[in-house]
Amino acid sequence: MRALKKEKLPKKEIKVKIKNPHRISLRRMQIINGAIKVFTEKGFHNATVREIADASGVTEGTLYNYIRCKEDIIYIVYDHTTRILRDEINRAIEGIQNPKERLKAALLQNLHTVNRYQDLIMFLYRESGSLHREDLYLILHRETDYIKLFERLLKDYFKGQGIDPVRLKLGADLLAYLPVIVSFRRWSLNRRIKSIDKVITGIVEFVLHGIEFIPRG
Amino acid sequence: MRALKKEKLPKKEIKVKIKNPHRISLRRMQIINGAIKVFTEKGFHNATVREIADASGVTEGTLYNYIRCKEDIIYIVYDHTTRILRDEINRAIEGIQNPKERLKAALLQNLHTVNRYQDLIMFLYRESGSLHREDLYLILHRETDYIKLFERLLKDYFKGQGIDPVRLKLGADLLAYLPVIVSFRRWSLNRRIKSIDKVITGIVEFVLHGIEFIPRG
Amino acid sequence: MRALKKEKLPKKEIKVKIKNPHRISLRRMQIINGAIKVFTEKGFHNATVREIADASGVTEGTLYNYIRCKEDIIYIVYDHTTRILRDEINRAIEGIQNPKERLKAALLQNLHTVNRYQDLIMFLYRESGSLHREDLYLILHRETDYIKLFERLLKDYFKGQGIDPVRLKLGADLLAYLPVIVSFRRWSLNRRIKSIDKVITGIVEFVLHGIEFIPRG
Amino acid sequence: MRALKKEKLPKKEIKVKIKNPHRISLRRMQIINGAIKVFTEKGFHNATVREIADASGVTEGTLYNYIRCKEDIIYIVYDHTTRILRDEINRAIEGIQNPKERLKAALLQNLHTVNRYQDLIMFLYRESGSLHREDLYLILHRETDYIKLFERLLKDYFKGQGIDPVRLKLGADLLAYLPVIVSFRRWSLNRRIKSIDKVITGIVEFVLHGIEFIPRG
DNA sequence: TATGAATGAGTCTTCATTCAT
DNA sequence: GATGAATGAAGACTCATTCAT
Repeated sequence: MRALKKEKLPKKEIKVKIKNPHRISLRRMQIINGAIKVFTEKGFHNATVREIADASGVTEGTLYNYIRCKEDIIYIVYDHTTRILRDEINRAIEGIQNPKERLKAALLQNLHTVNRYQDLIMFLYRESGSLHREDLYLILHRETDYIKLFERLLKDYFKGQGIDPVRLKLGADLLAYLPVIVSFRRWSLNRRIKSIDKVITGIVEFVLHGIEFIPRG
Repeated sequence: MRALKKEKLPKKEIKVKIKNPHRISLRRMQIINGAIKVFTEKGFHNATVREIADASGVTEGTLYNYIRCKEDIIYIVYDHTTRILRDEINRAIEGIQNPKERLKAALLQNLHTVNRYQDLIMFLYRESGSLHREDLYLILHRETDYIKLFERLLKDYFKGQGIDPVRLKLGADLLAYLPVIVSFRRWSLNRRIKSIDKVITGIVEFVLHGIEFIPRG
Repeated sequence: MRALKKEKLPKKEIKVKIKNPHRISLRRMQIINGAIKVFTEKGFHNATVREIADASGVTEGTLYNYIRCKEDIIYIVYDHTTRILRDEINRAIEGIQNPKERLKAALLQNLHTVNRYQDLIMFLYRESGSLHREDLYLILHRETDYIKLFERLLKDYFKGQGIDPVRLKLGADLLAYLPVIVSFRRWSLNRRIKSIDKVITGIVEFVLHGIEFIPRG
Repeated sequence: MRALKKEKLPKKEIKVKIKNPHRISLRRMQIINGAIKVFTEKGFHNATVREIADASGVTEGTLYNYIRCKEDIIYIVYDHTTRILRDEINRAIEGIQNPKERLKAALLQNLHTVNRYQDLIMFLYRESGSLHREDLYLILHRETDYIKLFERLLKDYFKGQGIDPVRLKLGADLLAYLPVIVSFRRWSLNRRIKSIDKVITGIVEFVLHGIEFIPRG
């Protein structure tokens, strides 16, 4: 079974007047971390550039040396975060050979990631509309790659059985999306179930039952 | 099997200076419709009160005779929409006796509703943070009622079998939440699957397989 | 000693479309009383026409049948109140023959009036700038009459002694103005002296000593 | 006789984002001068922030870098002006040893100050209600200090004679307040007496006679 | 006459972005 | 490169006044 190759993710370059690329990535990292704090707490619109600068440990003026506008900030946050999420999944399954285990590992990782980064995930899902149109498409396309990963996992999972390709695609989308419930319905789940572990194991079971709709009758 | 009784939903009263209650509900309806157009297109923060007034066919001044602040507008939209969604489900299952049919009907209705009101549903999930805190709690509690409906449907569905109560609750949350994928992943689903009907029937099958995790081994 | 004759005070007529003059004065009285409540509490600018209407027991629409603009309201309040103040003084001295007693009676009445109507007096002194220019002049001229009353009282008080006419005029102004301290420095007087009676008797003594500057050396 | 020591006046700090304190006091001075022009002409409520900014030679945006709200502007005007008034009195009496001369000097200075800053004094007395409540208390307490200055002057004036402490306090209040007549009754005084010098010397005489009520019989 | 709904001009305030030092 | 002050466009909300019923 071949390893998922690490593809190059498409990325836009934000042109600024600073020359030193090393300094750029350093500062951008600061900004991303600061922005995440502020964005997850107040959302994109209620976060002021000043607050982001403060949280990043740079001045407003300096901030604007590394981005061109507020929307650039949300873009680099998206870029960074989706990269992280993808890497986490990849790391979780690398080395595992058994297709069933691989799928389960990916699913579990997905659930734990969503649980760990609840606020951030919620932010990603909520604020995509605040991205510049062209950035949104970039991110959406990248997400497609992410779903294709689940598609391959499912294909291997059902190797040998006949597979409905449409259902396979749908299944992949479901697998990628469903864990987000942990973030979006946190309030309800916390109130009604309390134990996050039971939620996670329950969802795994639900999914493993659910995907049995994929193989051809 | 008794019909789900139509419970009174908790609701806050927005006190305004207009006296004629009939006129209030008339104008509020205009405002809701206008606001939905603007909100779904640009989101809460990017929608100006003036735009909402225009889309509602009233002047800004008049608008403020029927609400007290911009946040009241999003509240009445939430109030109205969640009412609609609840009513649609109730209508879909009323008269159906067979528990399996009832559950399927509810699920299907849910999917079709989400599909029909894609933008609106997305808006509801995204912008809850723009509600005033007390309004948010009102809405969240109302949602709990909605999930309990699915809980009852599942209970009847598995009548006779042993049921794990935690899994039952989780299942209800999943049932209520999962269809939202149609709205949130629209771009991906459209691109990769195209036929919305296949998506909907696929999800139904996925769910019907999935909920089999609920009965006790 | 002749009694102070009751002169006709100059007054402007506010032209409205209501015909019945009896009804006009009735409603105007309502409005004056309502407006005084609101104005003394919040001042002219912070009082809304709606609040004044409510406090007056009429609707906004009706209010505008008896005045033409918000400034008309403050005018009728001024007109009414200055009339009252003048009448109170006149009543206080009528029947008193002895010039010294007359002056003391007027002064005491003035002090008690200011004390009783603290808020209203403060309002009158503060908000004259909110009157329409022409109304302000009307009120100022009327005030001149009021001061002339004190001038006559002082003249009688010093009858037989040589009087410096300039000092007489100044004395009259001082007599009319000084009691307002009870309203304007209420906070300080209350905190530092407490007993309003001691304040009043003290001021009377102060003034009786003070006016001795009037007679020619 | 020891000089009145220059006490530190209580003062609130208006927190703004500008860091350079020198620049803050510079700009605040501009704003105070601009605001005084506009406020004395139209009062607090009829002055728009834009007008104040224009009169101050800064833009609206810049203005809001140095204050947080419109009420802060009136506060800094009060703060500045009451400081000036206090300093003028202090300067007028410093170096004078004779108690009678000191009192007269203070009184005269007070009268000249009120005369010079007629509009400003009127503004201060009229618009205290537009201060935020906590600012108002700050100013009122500061005023108490001011009156205590007159209290000390009177005490020295009557040194050796028995003094009624209540009358002393009242006398101080009267001394501080009375000169304001020059501002409040300007119209009347101008029309009836014309010469401001006669008004001032007259008031001094009136007061010097008046305060003789203070010593115990 | 009385009512109360409709209107829109006007105001305070915020904040992303620019720019001089 | 870094700083932080200056800018002004934009937006929520108020309220005196009008007018149809």
